[in-house]
Amino acid sequence: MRLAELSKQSGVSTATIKYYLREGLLAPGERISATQAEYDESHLRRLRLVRALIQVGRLPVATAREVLAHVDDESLGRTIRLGAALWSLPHGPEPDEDAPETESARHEVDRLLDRLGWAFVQELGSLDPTYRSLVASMATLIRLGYACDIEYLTEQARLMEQVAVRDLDMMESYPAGAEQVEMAVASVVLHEPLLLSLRRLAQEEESNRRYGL
Amino acid sequence: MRLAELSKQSGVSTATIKYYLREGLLAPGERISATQAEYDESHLRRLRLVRALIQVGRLPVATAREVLAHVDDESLGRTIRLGAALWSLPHGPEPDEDAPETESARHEVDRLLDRLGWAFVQELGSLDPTYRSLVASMATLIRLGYACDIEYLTEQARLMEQVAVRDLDMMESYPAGAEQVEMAVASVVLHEPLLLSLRRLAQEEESNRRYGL
DNA sequence: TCATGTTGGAGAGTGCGGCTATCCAATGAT
DNA sequence: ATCATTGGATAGCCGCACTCTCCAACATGA
Repeated sequence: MRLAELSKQSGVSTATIKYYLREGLLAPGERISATQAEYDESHLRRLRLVRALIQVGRLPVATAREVLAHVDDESLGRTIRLGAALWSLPHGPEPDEDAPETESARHEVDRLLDRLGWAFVQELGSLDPTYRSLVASMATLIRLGYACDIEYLTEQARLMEQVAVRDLDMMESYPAGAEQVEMAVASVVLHEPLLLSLRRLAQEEESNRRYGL
Repeated sequence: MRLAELSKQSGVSTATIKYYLREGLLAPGERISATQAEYDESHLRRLRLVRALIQVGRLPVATAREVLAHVDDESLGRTIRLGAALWSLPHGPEPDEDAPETESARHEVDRLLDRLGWAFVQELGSLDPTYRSLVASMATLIRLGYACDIEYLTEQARLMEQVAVRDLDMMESYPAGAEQVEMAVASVVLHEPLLLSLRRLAQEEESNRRYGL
């Protein structure tokens, strides 16, 4: 199919597709002649993933490119490739080293990881962007006076651990291949809004149960 | 304290504070004279909350104003006020009614709610923005061919239900008052990045456990 | 064959959101 | 008396995600 057809199938305007091509989010089509290129199903699938990452996952275009580059990197094994892709996913703001709360937040997080027994993450420490963004979130809560106690955090973390176990089970149930890494990325990024929606719905339901309308 | 002092205490530039005042995110200070106003602790606390909502919670300024207006609305009872505030929080993109996947996504979500026994949410249906954004997320996953089975969804939802129960427990443990509604908003919005960070850390930990480095 | 429309490519332009800079008259500090 | 500071208003800036315009090379129907 040519550009116009790709646009029709995906519901993305040709101008935007050209933009994605320029930005390297989408591989160029196979050149048929000096001024024409042919696209196939793989382009359509990739285009839909790009849209999902950007619109649902709210990734900046530059970040999406980075993530997709890791997904496509055939030189790496499945696990590493997945790790690399997830590593480059966006994280909240970085901790503000100048703020006095950051130190106590870091301490709190370390204490939490210790309780949880998450030795691998603990070892990575500040190298892990996820760890840093967790510290930043904690610091903000402390600064606002909404610091949550460690019991609550531990319980929530245990629940998220169970969520993660099911995530990985699901990934394993898919056949290996390029699509599996895509699947994994989709699972991490696209399930986030889904999980948050479920949390809010559960809050509404529970709130109604406790306090009525 | 005056504007410059408020700026120093909060780490927010005076220009930005003026901007928030203009946008109605922050109540004007008490007028001391024709050209001066006095701010107090409550302004500082509110300013920090505003920053948190915008920077950590990534709320657009207009949405933050709406949420804060509900928080401040003294004419409503605690539960309603909280509900109204949460209702105006941002949600993912709206479902695309033209797309054929939306219908099956809605069906899937309804089946899920039925299994979960979330009657209150089920009754609200499409009126609830959270419900609509859940449908939109599901539709995207279906369209990408990453539809997840209902067993997996049910399990994840049950876990989020436990998260929500602990959220409400925590809110109850705070003393009632204006701060409690702020607390609730903060809990919903600011704990979201925290929970997602915990999920990713748990995924890293579990992934290392299963596949090694 | 030739008129008409389509294609891929490239650069400039657009709209929006969140600030930021400039200016001003009134004021407060010394 | 002087001079920086204040609150307030307006206009400008920046980054980002597109979107528009133009162009020469092609494809295609009459």
